[in-house]
Amino acid sequence: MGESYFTRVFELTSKIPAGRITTYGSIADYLALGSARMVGWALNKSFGGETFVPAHRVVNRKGELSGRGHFPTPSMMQELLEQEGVIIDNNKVKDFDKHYWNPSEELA
DNA sequence: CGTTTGACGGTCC
DNA sequence: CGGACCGCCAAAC
Repeated sequence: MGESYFTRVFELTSKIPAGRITTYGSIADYLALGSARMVGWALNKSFGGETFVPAHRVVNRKGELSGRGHFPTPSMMQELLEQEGVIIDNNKVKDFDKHYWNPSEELA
């Protein structure tokens, strides 16, 4: 079975610790996908999967919850993050660098 | 099969 | 600091 973009993105995203966040670009860079858009594209398919993928822990470079509109409910992404102790202010992650999780440093 | 569209990111102005 | 522009690559049209 060939590993697709989906599999790699799902596995890495699932390794993000609760209460931590990372960016599309960081994932794309770590997996050498060549484009951060591929990460969002793959995560969009994650909802149909059998395994839950914590896609809410992935935000854009500015710390904005740009993917909230793709969740079952727009408020779900923010609620999940707040449940994990991440403060959301105006659709943006507060203390972004404090919660940031870099796969290249902490996982590698 | 050419064009448009993204859950993005970096540069330029 | 923010808006305009381009590069990125796969899918949808």
